[in-house]
Amino acid sequence: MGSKERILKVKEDTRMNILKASLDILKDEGWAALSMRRIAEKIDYTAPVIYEYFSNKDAILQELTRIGFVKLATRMEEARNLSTTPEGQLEAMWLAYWAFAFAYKELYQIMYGVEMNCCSAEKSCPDYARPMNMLWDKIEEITPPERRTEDYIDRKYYTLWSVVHGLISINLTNQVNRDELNREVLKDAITGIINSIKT
Amino acid sequence: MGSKERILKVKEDTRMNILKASLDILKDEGWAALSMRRIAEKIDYTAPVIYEYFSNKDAILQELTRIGFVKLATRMEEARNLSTTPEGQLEAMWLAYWAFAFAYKELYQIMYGVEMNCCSAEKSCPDYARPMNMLWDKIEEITPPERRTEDYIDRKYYTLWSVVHGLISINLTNQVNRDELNREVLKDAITGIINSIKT
DNA sequence: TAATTTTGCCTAACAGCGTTAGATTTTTAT
DNA sequence: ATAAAAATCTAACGCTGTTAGGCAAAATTA
Repeated sequence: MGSKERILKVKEDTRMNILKASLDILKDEGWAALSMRRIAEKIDYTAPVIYEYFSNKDAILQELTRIGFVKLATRMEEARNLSTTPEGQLEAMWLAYWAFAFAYKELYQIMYGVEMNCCSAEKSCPDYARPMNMLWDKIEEITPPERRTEDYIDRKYYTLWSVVHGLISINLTNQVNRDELNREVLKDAITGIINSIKT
Repeated sequence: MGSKERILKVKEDTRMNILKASLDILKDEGWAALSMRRIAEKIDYTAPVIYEYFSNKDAILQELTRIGFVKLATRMEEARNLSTTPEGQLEAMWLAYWAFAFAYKELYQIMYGVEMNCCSAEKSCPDYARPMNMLWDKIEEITPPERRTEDYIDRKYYTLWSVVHGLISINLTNQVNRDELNREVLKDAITGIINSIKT
């Protein structure tokens, strides 16, 4: 029979296989190819089996979204830990954000609705807020105490987020890649706003 | 029988009806509801009739995209004509861009891939480039001659576009609307970059 | 006017989708 | 070995975009 734990582990493995297969299909064959039957085929099952692990297709995308946010937060954390100054850390986190978007293009798309209307995603999940919180806190840290209000930090955070996310969206949507232009705009925006915060 | 022109006009009317019905469905019932059969129902025909006017569903979305770009350019032009200084004109065009995105949310989504992966469209259509060209030219106009290079203008244009489009995307995706925050971020970014261009 | 062609529009169908119900096989427990 | 439980399948429903073929009204020709 195998101990209960062993059985549970096998089920957990299948769950992960479903997620991995889904992501592989997205990467290799695009959004249109992601169907329950295709996923099933990839894990050598028939489609109804998937419903024992996820209540529907949307739930798969939602879980991928969650995984994306966790991974993004991890990347940002790693990047942050390589710098010592708060300013360097903030910049490093944004660059990690940028790098993540292109390394996990498909995840970024569902996470932030680029060319894809993912699910009925929800605020409830605390994982979703982590990247934002990390950035927000760091901005707070480098803001001089005399103007350290919630509104001020919000404004700076949204400005940075907008320009970075906007640039990413444009790049993901119009496949034209103008690498040096991107780098310039990105660096300019990040350092520009960081300076505007400190001075 | 009716003259040939009259017949052509009727056909053209039906074509417009299809487009209008599609947009109405999008506005009233959302993306998931936009099906060929639903469109047909709305114009009192059956689905196959639509294929006499558009080669497929994608072609309908492509035409809506084109219409969106034309309308956006018109709005921006009108806004521009209300200002006299180049700086005022540039700002007015961006504000018109912003207003358009929310007035025609569904069109903006297909035009720029916000939560929706429209069609295979692209470059060929000159209408698509008009809004960008208008903004680009105006930035060129206010750039001091000594640094008026293509690269410089590109950089400024992409920075502005990114922050505005990013802010719009975020607002359209996370239905939370923080109006005053938006206004502040938007104004700050636009005037900030305009100033950075001029000085 | 009568016959013929063209047009406009429909019904029916195909393959694929997400999803569910029910039967069937495989595994486990007695 | 037998009964209970779990795992998995097949078949189906109603939806999708799209195509083929037919029917009836209109336009054209004789």
